[in-house]
Amino acid sequence: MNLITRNTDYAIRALCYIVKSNKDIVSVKELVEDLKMPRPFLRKVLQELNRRGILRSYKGKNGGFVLATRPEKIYIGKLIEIFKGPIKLQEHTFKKKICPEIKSCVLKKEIDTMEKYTISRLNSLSIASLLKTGK
Amino acid sequence: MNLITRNTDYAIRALCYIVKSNKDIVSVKELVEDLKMPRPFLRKVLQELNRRGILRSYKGKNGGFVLATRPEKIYIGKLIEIFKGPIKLQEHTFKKKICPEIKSCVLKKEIDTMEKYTISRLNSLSIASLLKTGK
DNA sequence: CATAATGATACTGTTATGGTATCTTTACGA
DNA sequence: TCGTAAAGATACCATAACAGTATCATTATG
Repeated sequence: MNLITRNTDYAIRALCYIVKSNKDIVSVKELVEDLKMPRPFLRKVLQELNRRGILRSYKGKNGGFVLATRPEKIYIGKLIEIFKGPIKLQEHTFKKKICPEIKSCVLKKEIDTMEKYTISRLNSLSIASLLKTGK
Repeated sequence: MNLITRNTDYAIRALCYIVKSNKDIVSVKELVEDLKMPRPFLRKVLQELNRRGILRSYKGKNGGFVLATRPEKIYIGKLIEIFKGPIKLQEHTFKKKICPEIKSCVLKKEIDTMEKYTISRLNSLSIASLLKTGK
């Protein structure tokens, strides 16, 4: 099981890189060279971050990406949600009416608790906080 | 993402059923009729529980399954592990040396924390405790 | 010894994930 | 003004995990 898939992972690395670079604009070319990610895949990821308002893109020669949101406001939980949808530790198991039983109550509640805990932690962890402690 | 997959889900339901039934021995036939699960799939699940020492099987006519472990000692974490391997919230992302960076430290640690929390809760939740509160 | 049970195992369909390929659009700058 | 270097959009492909099926072998009971 994976909270952080490749999409999200690449997004996080790219965002960290852009923050640290202190440049006006960062191109995919530069990111690929320095972070060693598959170019077409990374492009898809960045395009999505653009659509979602995390990055802002500039087309044309010398184009590239800049942050559209302050790094303190980009939460890991949000990034996961962008690439995988709402964070869940249980998908369908309890929805289908296979389980109108004792079990459902207790187990479902338990997992809900874990899920809430996980979500709340991921939603308070930002790109900025990843970079801060690293120094 | 799913902590509890079908395997595990069926296993939990079947185990609860067996405990509640108070019978000497419970056959797949009975389980399938009462719990409405796909028969061949459930059989695989039960065979695995037998191999792992959770159930004990009896072959031949009037055969079936009985608990081989007390319900207080059958933990949900264990069942998940049987069907999915060790519980993880992060698989490979950090292992591959793509990330010898600042980020790895903080994010990895954070997810480790969530993972440990989840594992510890799942490992203290037993079949018996699922049934208890239901009453 | 027929039959009703489990054991073992190989196969199949679907979906999520990770990734590629290609064509279009845009804007800088010589 | 036009070539070129960037991003946008989209369609496609490969693999693995998950969910489930199908079949045949083995075993114990009545």
